[in-house]
Amino acid sequence: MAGKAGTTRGRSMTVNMDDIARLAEVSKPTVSRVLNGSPLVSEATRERVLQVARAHGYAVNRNAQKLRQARTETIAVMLDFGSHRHGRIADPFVFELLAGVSEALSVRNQDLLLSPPGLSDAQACIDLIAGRAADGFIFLGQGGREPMLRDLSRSATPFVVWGAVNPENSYCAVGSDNRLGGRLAGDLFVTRGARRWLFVGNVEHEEIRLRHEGLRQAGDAADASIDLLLVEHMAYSAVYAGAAAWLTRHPAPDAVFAFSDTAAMAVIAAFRDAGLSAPDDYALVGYNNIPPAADFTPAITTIEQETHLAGAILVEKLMQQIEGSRAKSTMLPTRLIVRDT
Amino acid sequence: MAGKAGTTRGRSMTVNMDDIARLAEVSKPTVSRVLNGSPLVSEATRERVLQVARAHGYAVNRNAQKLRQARTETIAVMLDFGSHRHGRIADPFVFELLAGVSEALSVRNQDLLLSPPGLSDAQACIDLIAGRAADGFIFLGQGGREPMLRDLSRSATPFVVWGAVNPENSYCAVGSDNRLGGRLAGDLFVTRGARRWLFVGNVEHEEIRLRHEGLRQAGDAADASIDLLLVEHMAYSAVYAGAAAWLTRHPAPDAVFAFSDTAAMAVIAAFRDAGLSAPDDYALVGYNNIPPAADFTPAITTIEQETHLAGAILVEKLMQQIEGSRAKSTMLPTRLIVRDT
DNA sequence: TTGTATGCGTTATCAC
DNA sequence: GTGATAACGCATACAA
Repeated sequence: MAGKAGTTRGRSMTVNMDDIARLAEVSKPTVSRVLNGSPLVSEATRERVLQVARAHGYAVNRNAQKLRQARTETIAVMLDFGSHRHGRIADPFVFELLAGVSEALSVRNQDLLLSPPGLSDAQACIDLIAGRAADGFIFLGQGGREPMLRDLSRSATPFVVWGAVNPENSYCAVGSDNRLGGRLAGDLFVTRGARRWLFVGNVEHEEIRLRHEGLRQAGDAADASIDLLLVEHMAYSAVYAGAAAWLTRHPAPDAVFAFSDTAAMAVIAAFRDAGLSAPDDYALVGYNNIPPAADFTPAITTIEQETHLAGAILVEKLMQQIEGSRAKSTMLPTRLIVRDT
Repeated sequence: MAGKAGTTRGRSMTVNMDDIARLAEVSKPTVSRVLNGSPLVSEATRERVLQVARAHGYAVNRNAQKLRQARTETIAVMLDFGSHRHGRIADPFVFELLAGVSEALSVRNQDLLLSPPGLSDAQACIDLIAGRAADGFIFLGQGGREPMLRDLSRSATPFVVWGAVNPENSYCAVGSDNRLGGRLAGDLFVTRGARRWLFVGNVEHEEIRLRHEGLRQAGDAADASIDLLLVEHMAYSAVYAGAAAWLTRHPAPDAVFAFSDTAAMAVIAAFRDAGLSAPDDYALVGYNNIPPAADFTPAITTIEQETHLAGAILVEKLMQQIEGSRAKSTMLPTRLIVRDT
């Protein structure tokens, strides 16, 4: 009947396993066994221990646990806030990915450490693992960090990447078939009879580079010209500004492929302000098939990525690596959704 | 010249502080001091230790550190994926908030533990702190968890909330002046001469309830009727479906206040499909002022929340609590941005 | 300025 | 089934 959280000498305020052991009149290891669901413990003592633990609001110290165990049960997730920020976020797309990963991790009882922006070199990542802050990494979007990922793949660090799937890369990546996405857009432009195409996006991002490449394949076959509008960053406003500026210095294209649906919206706005409208003056294809794309005016033709499975797949493949196997890269289904533009 | 990571008996593969101490020919505490930037150490030994540490890829074990120290330097951030998911995410807004929080935390060298979806009762939160997994919580959006937040505020758990600021609540909240936001929208409707208003949103969310209340204040004064369209969840598609269904069963409103800009877009789409367009047939106000709102067709009139500071403020107030002080709730500036609708 | 000794709260290894 | 004991890797009080 020692009231609240009693402890060894009345010094500490926080209940630990020793306290529970004493109060339940068992040994410390037994408490541990109970809390970890070991079968090597009688029903009676299990009940008693659990009751005492609950009554005293006891929770296992995760840090002591992680210190003692081989695995930390923590996964570091790296978002490229950097390229998506700058004012305001571009796209809900990455967020959906994050939600999926979060859910998949929680199913496996893994903690999600959302890594700080600017942790951009391989050594910093290696140190995070060495410091036992996490067991592995999930990178959501390659961003411009292709080189560092290559560095990282030379270490033993377990990690997976959402982004471009390149057979030459030595690491495990999951993503849509970006090159095919580009080709599908290009094929559509061809059927529309467009000749002066414009690609909007930053080709330093591997995913986007591949889309550009796919588009060019289709364009070369059809003898179309392809200009490149390199936007400063992914935010809506930057795309809008870039597209508006483009039109003041170049003849208007008759087909535009934008790196995201949000970017496509920005293009539509900028072009409209210049008196151009899709699909009358130009064909337009976006990427991701975010929900508003369907109901935008005009409804945006786009490439769909299968994101709802992404989280689970990424986590699955990462776990394989952490457990010592290798994991193969995968390309998810990718298709064109034709709408008004 | 012991090659790689030598250790006590050649057993362990992982370098620890003891190893570094031995290799640098100093004692363990000295290594600790160097790594923590203590001034009580000579320049010479500091250099030597750092060099050895780097050469062996040593990184302090964060778990041992956290076990030993009073603070974990970790903040748990709770997103309401639940209400924003269901198919696909509604709004980039929460993501911007998260980016801000992430940045503010990294400035203070705090780890960000992104908490699992479904951790929805106060006891689970208390246990997280008791288990020393984090020092405090940041809730991004009250969602429907108002009761649990009230419970939690009765414990000693440090936490802050982005959402509705209610003077009656005993916890620290930061957010826009939702009631004012509603009133501003209502005032606009009055000047437009609208009489049959429609509020779109789930009033079980405290923030949204306050917006509804503000709208009603304005409506009552002007003797307008206010209907309530309770959407099933926050996703774009749900709002679209809800709005479309509404029109089949009710006379068309001449003013609509939507709980977010994304929701406003969905309303525009649904109404357009029913032959109605803003601002000719109805006035429309959204919330958040997300970037695409300005360039949407038509450009959406909206209420602006000052999000760029939110992250820093939330973190600041949480830290105050962790350090033992109390922190007051704050309402951020809130204003109407009139555009085409 | 540096070293010695101790304890943080767990889990694993062994005995019983 | 259960208990004693020894790590896990670090930071701190104190001594030198």
